[in-house]
Amino acid sequence: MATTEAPGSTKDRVLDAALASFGTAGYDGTSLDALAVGLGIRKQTILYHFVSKRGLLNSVVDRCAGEMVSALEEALVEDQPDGDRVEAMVRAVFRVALDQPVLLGLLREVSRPNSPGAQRLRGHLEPLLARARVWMEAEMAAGRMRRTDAQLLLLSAYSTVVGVATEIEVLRAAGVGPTLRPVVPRRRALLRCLRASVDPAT
Amino acid sequence: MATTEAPGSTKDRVLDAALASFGTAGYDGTSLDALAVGLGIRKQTILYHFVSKRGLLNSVVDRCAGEMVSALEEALVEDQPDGDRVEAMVRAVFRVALDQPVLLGLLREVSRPNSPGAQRLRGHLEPLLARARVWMEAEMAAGRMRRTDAQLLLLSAYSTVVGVATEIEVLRAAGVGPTLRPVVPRRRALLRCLRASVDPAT
DNA sequence: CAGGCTATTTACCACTTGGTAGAGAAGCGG
DNA sequence: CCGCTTCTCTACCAAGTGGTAAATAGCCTG
Repeated sequence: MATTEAPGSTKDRVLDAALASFGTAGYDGTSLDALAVGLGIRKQTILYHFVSKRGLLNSVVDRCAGEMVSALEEALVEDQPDGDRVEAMVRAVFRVALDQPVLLGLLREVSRPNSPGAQRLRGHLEPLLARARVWMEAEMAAGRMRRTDAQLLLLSAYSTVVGVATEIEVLRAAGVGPTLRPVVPRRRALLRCLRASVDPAT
Repeated sequence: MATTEAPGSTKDRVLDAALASFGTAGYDGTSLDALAVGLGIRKQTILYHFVSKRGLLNSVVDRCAGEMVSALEEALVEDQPDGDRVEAMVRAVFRVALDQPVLLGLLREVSRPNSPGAQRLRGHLEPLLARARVWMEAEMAAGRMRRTDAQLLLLSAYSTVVGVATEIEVLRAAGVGPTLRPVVPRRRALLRCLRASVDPAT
């Protein structure tokens, strides 16, 4: 019954390596052979566990989306009922971005339209988005948030947050330094921007 | 001496098709055979003009970066000396995004770290960034802009603008409609955010 | 007409891709 | 010991990859 795999198992090691490769080299740029060689196993072992390359991608997406969603939900639960939910969400995304940057690479790869696994990712994120939408509409009705198209604003916020968080990875690649220094002002600027977008005044 | 090719020529048609394919399917997801079949020519014709697949990518990046850079420079020149340069730039990017959305797909594909053509793109954008940096530092010295790390702010603004503009494409793919309706508020929100980031007050 | 130049073709190649078939091997309950 | 399941392996394969070599045709110039 245990769907979770013991960390360190072959299946789990494959998932880790696949996440890294999909996130950096992309789906098409990843070959099962190279993946297997990197793990010191045979390609057919990978196919035994995941049936096909596409199946491997799906498993990776499932696991990552699960982590992401639970991180976000956790952030929302921890927060006091009248705390700033937006800030909590943004902080959660940035924390994930710093902890496992590869995950953002996958997100970037898989959130391209027409990408394999794009709709699977959407399937995972959809309920979260729906919840956020109803919450926003309630806030608007209560006058605590400016009236706008909730769906549109959400997509905008999503892409902005992910874009900014992803760029941390770009900066790291450019050698700007793996320090956290640039991250904090970035997050602050982003939060200010988001708040300005929903401020009932103005 | 004419480096520019007559539009409609084989070479130019290949460039168009390659841009579309690289932007949507990615570099690895594009095969020269498929490209050639789509154009009704033989793959070797492509290789004749561009030597290698990588050469084709380079040519595509060169052409697109050229368009992008000249669009931006044009926007800056047109603008009155005391006009809002930031707004002019953002408007230019959005115009390009609406006119040829495929270009953003390529930008997204090629701006991934470790991507082939990433450093080539950087090579094209570098002088523009340098100019912007010195301008910003002058503005800061004159007190018209808040003091921050110019390089960092620029990268942030770049990724945000491109990210938001790119998302227009995602929205289109999601069937939100090719109308311009959602674009205007998006651009306005983005501009407000950018202005807040550089406002000397606060 | 000869001769070169450009553009496009056909034919082919070495290599890699994802995927299939089947054989061992290890553990385990009877 | 047997049979069963789970896992990993060796051996292959058909299709596709980017790329090379060489032939062909058109075109302009001398």
